[in-house]
Amino acid sequence: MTTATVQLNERRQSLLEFIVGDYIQTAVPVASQQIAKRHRLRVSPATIRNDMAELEELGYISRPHASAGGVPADAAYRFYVERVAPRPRPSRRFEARVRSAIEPEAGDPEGWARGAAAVLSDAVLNVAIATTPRASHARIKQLQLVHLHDRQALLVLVMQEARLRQHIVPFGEAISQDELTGLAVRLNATLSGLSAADVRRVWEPVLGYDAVADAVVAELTRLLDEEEREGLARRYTEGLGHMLSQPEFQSAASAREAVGVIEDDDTLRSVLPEQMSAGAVHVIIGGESHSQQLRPYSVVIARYGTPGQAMGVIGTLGPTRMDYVRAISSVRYLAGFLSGLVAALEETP
Amino acid sequence: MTTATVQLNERRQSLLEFIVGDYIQTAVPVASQQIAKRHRLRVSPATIRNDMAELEELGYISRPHASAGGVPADAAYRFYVERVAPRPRPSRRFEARVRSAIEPEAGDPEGWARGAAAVLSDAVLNVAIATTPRASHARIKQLQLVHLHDRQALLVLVMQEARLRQHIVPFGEAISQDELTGLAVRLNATLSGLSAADVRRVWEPVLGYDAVADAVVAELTRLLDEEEREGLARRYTEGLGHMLSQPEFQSAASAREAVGVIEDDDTLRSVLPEQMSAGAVHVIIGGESHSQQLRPYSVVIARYGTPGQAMGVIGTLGPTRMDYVRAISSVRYLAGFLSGLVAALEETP
DNA sequence: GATTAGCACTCCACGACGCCGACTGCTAAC
DNA sequence: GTTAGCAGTCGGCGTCGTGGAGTGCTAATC
Repeated sequence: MTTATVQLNERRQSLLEFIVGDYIQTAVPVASQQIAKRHRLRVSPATIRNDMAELEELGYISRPHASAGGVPADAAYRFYVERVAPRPRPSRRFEARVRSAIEPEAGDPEGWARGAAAVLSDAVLNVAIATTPRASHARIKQLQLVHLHDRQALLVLVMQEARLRQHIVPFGEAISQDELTGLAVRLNATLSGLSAADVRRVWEPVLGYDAVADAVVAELTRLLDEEEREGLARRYTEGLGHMLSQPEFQSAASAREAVGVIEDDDTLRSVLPEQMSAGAVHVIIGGESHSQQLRPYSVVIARYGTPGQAMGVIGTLGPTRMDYVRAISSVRYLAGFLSGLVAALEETP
Repeated sequence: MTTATVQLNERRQSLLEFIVGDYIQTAVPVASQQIAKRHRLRVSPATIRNDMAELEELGYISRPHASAGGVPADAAYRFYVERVAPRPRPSRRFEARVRSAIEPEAGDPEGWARGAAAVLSDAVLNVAIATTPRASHARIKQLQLVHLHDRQALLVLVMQEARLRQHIVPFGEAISQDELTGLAVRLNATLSGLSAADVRRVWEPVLGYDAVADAVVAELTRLLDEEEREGLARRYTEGLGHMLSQPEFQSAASAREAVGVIEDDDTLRSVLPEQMSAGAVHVIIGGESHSQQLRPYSVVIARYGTPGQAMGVIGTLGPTRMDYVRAISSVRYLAGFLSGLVAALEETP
């Protein structure tokens, strides 16, 4: 039972829903007469005005100026989201579009997030953000050493869920591809399946015997550490143009501000709830994020992947006046779809 | 000898240079009195007006309205770029910033382009674009096969210049990591150093004997083909916020349009001169690109890498009123710097 | 012939003004 | 609790007028 359902009788609740819904559609402060007409209410505009005064009193709506219609406040969007949340599935067309956008890239896990961001931003007409899955406890799956020149090799590290990293490793001595291949085989045999901490423990006794192997292992553990630590993995952001076409960005100043928010890694990272549960779609409305910069924006976001193993993030960012119904169902569906793709990577025992 | 040096006497040439320079700095139509004052000219504003009338006649400047100062046309920027082009080096500070931005990522070739784009966009206060190097004739350096589950493996392909690609390969039959490793060793032995065409030729005789190997080779050639074909490889774009802070984007419409240009792959690709020579910095001013969309913008761009092998692109895009001196020297320096990094990857014979 | 002072004219930017229309809040009646 | 009626508020918008920056032209000067 939310605050709103306690504070408001049924008529006022549906009135509030109408106000939010209309405002989301039109971006214009909604007036009492408009509501009465559009929704064929059986009460007069005067009654609606009385109710709206009450809604304003309680902080659900505010007015741009004294004789203007009502615009929803954060609390109203929160109420709206909770009231319409149960609506489950996106349209068939959207589902089809997801498949046709991502399936061509099915073979390349790097392409999944990019495809998902593109199709999501087209659906919600706002910015979409997706990251590739990142492992909370990164483990080596396999490594490879490629000879670049005599004193330098490329280390390619494959982690679970097909995550790939590469790094150049310089050596103090000359070394051939054959030697590198041999070393890779030995390292794969002993280190496969291990985490950074495991590797350090296993390697400690033999440290110092082989400078080349030591260099590779040092780089290896660094990459694993990095994988666990970094907040957002490779991130794909799409649809800035869509978002800037929304009426809230008619002024150049607000558009510039929006670009700043998108370009700044930190603001985005700050909205990611640390304990974001898998599967659930999280909706952060305006000031709820406690970030001054994000005040005018809402974020609808979900994690995807295999819990405990590798998780990525898919979501959308837009003005608080966004189509929450569509955003929530789209994000939910996409998170499920991506989770399915990731699961198909898992080894079947 | 350019058209301008034929058409204009020396005084008018330096007048044109002043007009362009001032306009680049102030973004305000430049008036005859302003020029006289700012550059301490020994002629009166009236004389300057006469000269400016001539410049307008010849199409070097235009006027927003009848009684306004002069605004440089594309031809004036072209003249300006050729007149100031010899100026060679960026500031020491810029060079230092390049080093400190890219060196931490020295080990990860993927990071070079990203770092270069970031530092360039900060320097020119416009959008910067950089791509990772792409091979015009892609060759296998080494490949790796990682067991995902019984009927599915991840193919990791390393090409020259440490370019990496990955793709999932499904099989009709179950197969173990050991078998995959063995296959990878055999394939590396026979296919290393080959191009897509080479692989097809070498593989043709044994096609059909081993379904698993065939699947891997098919995917391999597809990846190599893709690498050669795709116009821009992975692209990093930075600094949209910087660019939108320029006065030409005060109106929301122009800002939105700019975002559209940046987000659209095709417009950008269209300005890349097909036969862009390595090393040289190319300046495409406004309408010179023959793309209607790009009319208000200029692009300063260069290729980097090792000619004949793998080449990437680094450049900046901004309003035609951009600081060409800084843009050209920055792009030139960065292209050289990146080429050095790529060259260090080469095998020393 | 090139340069310059003088001057009338053009045009933008900006603020003031006023009006229209949409909408509210209030009061009193139902 | 609901509704009609009405006075009052305020934004949006077009008009007007003014100040000032800057030009183009003409005629005088070097």
